[in-house]
Amino acid sequence: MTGPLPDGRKSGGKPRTRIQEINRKIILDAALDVFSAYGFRGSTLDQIAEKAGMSKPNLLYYFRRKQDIYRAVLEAILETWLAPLEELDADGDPIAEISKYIRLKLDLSRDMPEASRLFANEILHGAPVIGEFLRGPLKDLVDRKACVIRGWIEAGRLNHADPVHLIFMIWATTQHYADFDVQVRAVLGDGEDPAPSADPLDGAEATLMTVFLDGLRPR
Amino acid sequence: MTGPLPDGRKSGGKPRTRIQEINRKIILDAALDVFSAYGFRGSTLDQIAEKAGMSKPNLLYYFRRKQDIYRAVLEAILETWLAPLEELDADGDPIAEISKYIRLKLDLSRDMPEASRLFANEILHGAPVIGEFLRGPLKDLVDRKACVIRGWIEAGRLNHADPVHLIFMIWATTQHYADFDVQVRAVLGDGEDPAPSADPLDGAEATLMTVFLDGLRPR
DNA sequence: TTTGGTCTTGACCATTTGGTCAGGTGGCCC
DNA sequence: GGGCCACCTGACCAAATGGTCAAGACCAAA
Repeated sequence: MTGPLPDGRKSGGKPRTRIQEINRKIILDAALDVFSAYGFRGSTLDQIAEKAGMSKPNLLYYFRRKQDIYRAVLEAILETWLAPLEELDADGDPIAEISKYIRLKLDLSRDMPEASRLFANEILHGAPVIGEFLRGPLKDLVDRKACVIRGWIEAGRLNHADPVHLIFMIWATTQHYADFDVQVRAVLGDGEDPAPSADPLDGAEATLMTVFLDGLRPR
Repeated sequence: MTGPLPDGRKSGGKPRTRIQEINRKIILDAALDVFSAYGFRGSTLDQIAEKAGMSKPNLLYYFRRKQDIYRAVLEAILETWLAPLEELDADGDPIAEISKYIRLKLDLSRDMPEASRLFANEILHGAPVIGEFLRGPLKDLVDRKACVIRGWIEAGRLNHADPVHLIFMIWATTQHYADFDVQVRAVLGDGEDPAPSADPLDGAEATLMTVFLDGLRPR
């Protein structure tokens, strides 16, 4: 529970066999689906085993404990999660950079909603597993990028707004479409009538851009 | 022994006694804390019973099933949740009305974070209990208020933006501070050094107002 | 004070579930 | 082909947990 441990394997462990590589991946994929749908406590090893197409004892051959699977799934998506913010470039045009960031985050919500929901669930319940990650690498990254944004503001290239809260706003609005997908679809009137309603995220992008860039007050 | 079932009482049920009134409230309060912290499946009747200061069989005297408690807690907060949007007044000034709505939603995040998290958790997992509510009363309310906003836009009093997605944006950004509280505090560097860091929501309000009303692009 | 229903609980039960184990199967290297 | 070790599983176990029950405590009305 202390070290970074990218996965179950300590630094001195043996290298993985071909079969291990394959089956670990299968398990993690199945576990992502199950954990994101039911949460940690709400998921059972049997569910994961069935989805992975193997017996429960075999699951536990690759991961000693349920928690190890959960942690491995979470850690597997952390890097993906940070990547878009990492790309924010101090030398680029502020408006273009932020627009691009919003677009990348929306793409994540569209392409990896399960991962987003798993992440949300973990934080919602106090981040018992990735708390250290939040206070460490995440905070560092945000601090760095906040400086970039602050630079743009001080150069008069962006309106005055707290950079960290701005990042929160972007996280919140983009992940909303993955995390609250059911509500979004319910309110938009998902799949009524003949027309198979378009992806909610199409309408989302235009609205986010308008509001984030120009606000609601008419010029 | 077919008890009077103090709980699921349809319209024809007996009125509640004084003790029932009191104990149901105690149970619902305790259950809100527990369910919001651990989710439905992650919470146990023993936890709720202990927090409520009574025995587990006594819990089940007031609520026949665990699910009944969960549902009752959820239903108890639904009305509170809709209230702020209900107040959006077509005859008011658009900017003032929306500012007020954002402020009210932030107040909810500040004052009832557990309720917000319970709600978020329910939706995150597909809204198995309140799905009907989302597709019914919630959609109706949003549709009504979207018309109000659309009216303001067509009158040139607001920038062009999809009203429903705008509402999503306000929900997302305001509830973020309750639902993702741990992350917010982690990134802001909660409680470091002597200064007991201020409530994150203070900084949030100013930023939300700036971005929602004026956007990021300098005028 | 009596009386009848309300309220409360210790003890108990059945099921679910995370995890173990002994033993079988099969791939890989010699 | 043979031996070794990784891989796999049916059967099993103990703990946790949702829920029941019978019996006692309490309260309020007459």
